[in-house]
Amino acid sequence: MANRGSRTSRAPAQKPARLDIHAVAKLAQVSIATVSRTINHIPTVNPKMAKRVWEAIRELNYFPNTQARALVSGRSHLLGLIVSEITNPFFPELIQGFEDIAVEHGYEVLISSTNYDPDRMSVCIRRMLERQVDGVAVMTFGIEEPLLEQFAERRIPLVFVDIGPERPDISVLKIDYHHGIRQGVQHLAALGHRSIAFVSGPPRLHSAQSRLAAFHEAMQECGIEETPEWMIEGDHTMEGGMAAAARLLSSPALPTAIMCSNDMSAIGVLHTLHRNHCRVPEDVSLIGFDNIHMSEVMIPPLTSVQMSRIELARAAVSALRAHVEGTSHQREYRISTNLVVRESTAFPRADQPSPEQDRRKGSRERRDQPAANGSAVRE
Amino acid sequence: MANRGSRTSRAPAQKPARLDIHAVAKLAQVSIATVSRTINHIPTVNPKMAKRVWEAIRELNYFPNTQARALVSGRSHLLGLIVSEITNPFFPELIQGFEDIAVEHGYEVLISSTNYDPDRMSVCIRRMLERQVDGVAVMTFGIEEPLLEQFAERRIPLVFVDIGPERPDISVLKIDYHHGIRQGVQHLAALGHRSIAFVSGPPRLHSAQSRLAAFHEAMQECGIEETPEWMIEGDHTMEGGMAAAARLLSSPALPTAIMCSNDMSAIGVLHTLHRNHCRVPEDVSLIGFDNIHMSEVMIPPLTSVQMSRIELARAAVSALRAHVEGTSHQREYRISTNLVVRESTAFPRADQPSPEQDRRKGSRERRDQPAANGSAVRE
DNA sequence: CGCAAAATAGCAAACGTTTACACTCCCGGG
DNA sequence: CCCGGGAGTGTAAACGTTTGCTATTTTGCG
Repeated sequence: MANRGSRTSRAPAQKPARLDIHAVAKLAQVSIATVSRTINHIPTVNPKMAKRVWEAIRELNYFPNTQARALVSGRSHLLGLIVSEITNPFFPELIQGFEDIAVEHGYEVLISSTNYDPDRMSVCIRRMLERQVDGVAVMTFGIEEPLLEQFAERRIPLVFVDIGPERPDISVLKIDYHHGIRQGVQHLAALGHRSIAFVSGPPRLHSAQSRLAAFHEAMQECGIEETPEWMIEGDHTMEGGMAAAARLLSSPALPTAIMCSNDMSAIGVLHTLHRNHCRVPEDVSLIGFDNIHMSEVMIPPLTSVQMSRIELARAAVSALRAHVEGTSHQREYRISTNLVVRESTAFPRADQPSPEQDRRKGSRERRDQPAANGSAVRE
Repeated sequence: MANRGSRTSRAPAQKPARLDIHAVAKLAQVSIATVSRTINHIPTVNPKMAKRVWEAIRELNYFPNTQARALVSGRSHLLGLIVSEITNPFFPELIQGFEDIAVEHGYEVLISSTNYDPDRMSVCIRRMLERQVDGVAVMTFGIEEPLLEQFAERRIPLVFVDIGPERPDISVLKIDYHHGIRQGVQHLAALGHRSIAFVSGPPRLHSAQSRLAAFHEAMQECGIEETPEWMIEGDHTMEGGMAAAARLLSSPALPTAIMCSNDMSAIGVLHTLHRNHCRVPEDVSLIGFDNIHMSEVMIPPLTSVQMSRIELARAAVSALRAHVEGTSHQREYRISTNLVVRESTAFPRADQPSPEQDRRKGSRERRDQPAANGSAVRE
């Protein structure tokens, strides 16, 4: 290894003269240590030499080998991101945000989707471990115990959504479902709706449970009675939404408004209503959740509760960085949700049976919609 | 380095006893070379020892450090995937497919989206070079010359879509736009449409140009005259589609069918038509391109030309692997497109002025739709 | 039984960095 | 004049693998 310096020099154009730190050192007439220090902006290097080094780097178009760097420093600057499905329209924006923010801080991202398959999950954990990720964000919205152990064993920082175990290396992103859903219910109440149905998500998902709970609370706060046959279990798919709408249509009385646990369900509901000549929002108002891109493209554009994917991404990266770089010990982050009012909500039909109508606010004929309390957005 | 073996043994629980190849070697009572060979399934290792090694690996729950592996072998088993925007609904499915297939063959994927920003593009190239990717798939549908050089200089295999330079390390995925678009035009022609508009994409995109060209050809093949004021330039966004529809609505005569260069444009068109009480498909038939998930969720579900993202992903990974592993020298791959018939296409209105109607096929009242020639799918 | 060759294990040198430590200046104070 | 020390550079040892080469054992055959 002592003759490394001479290797490139003696070579009669035989070896292709790798573009490594030695090449730079040679051109700049310094040692590799100085090159390394220059690159890492260590303050003890003489500005004159630093200049020579940077020139050499420019001239050779050199850049350091991350693998080698990671090997010796023990930090890969790789973050894992596990989602349930990339093709679920909820995720791309989240991924984009996560990636942008990670790159901004010098990290690279390994993405993986489990498709709700435990086998895929374990493969994906394995992959991340092999690549020595510095931390992992688990955005599957349903906790997976077995994996947890594997990462925890190796003390790899984790971030979960909604709930997660109490551990020093684990942070949790708490989403405030309640705020947005209350805004939605208030919005409907303000419009005069008193018969509100809810299409929930699959009970195995924490996020779905939390949304349902938030709906219960919000209804209570607004003093609206829930009707059991209007509480329908969906599965967060369009088909689930269609089935839910079909059940509602076959129930003795139709609600004047339907709130859904996510946008795909709402889109399914919209379809079935449309097929049955039930107009939105003239006959029934409809609110979704997630505010996926698709919902603003529907006819009519859907009123939906937005949860900021960017905010979620930002919090996830921050949490991971805090652990990796030891800059903070915050273990919980709050993410807010907000109603976005579009065109799928309006006054209930005058001829609809709505119990205990309080007609405090002027005529039913105005099609203007009052916004909910708080900071709901009108588009 | 000679005392490496004793390091872990003498340590009085001081050092955390890393989980490296030496630990395995020690437990299995063999040298690290044997462990390495066992892991890599090199046939010269004695089955008896291999068994011991595997047991040790199991017991310790060991797995190799990819960084170190990559460093010495010179192959990172990392593939780059550059797309224009992750949030564009066209891409997630492509990404998912690419990832799945890459992982299947032992590769990891680095994803990056340029958002059409040259700066982001150069950052992203830099990232990939630093991580020593083994190959890169460039799925931006618009070639970027400067980047090419950077990769080519380092002889990193590339895959482009539609067009790319003639180089030994570069493959091209040729999409057969013509087939699907011809199916679309034939489908419309068979329904009796003779007045067909086309909303094209931004001319800077090769893919948009190719689609337009394919439309010209298909129209000629079907013997339908194009009407200049019905050839409208869009930009592959919903807003572009809306503007295009507005222009069509203000033109002296409305076409009976509109074909769009992509689905987002079609969705924009659908919106504007709907606002102007122009029904799809009763008043105007509509065909999109790409068959994004969104299009089947619209009201009505959109007839669209499908280009298989999975097929594209598979071809891209194959092409890259062929270069990296030297298994093949194929430099061109063909991807097919196919019409998917849904509910946005139907017979033209009887009272619509359609020149040279040949009313060969029965009554206008039947709302059944003939499929196009070839292998169009009916959903 | 002897010897060559085949089979198989191990040693040690890479791979391209970072970084502890040693070393060389040079300057100022005693 | 000598010496302590600060500033800056260089040397070499890691990091955890793969792999060429050598050493050893086993096998086959005359």
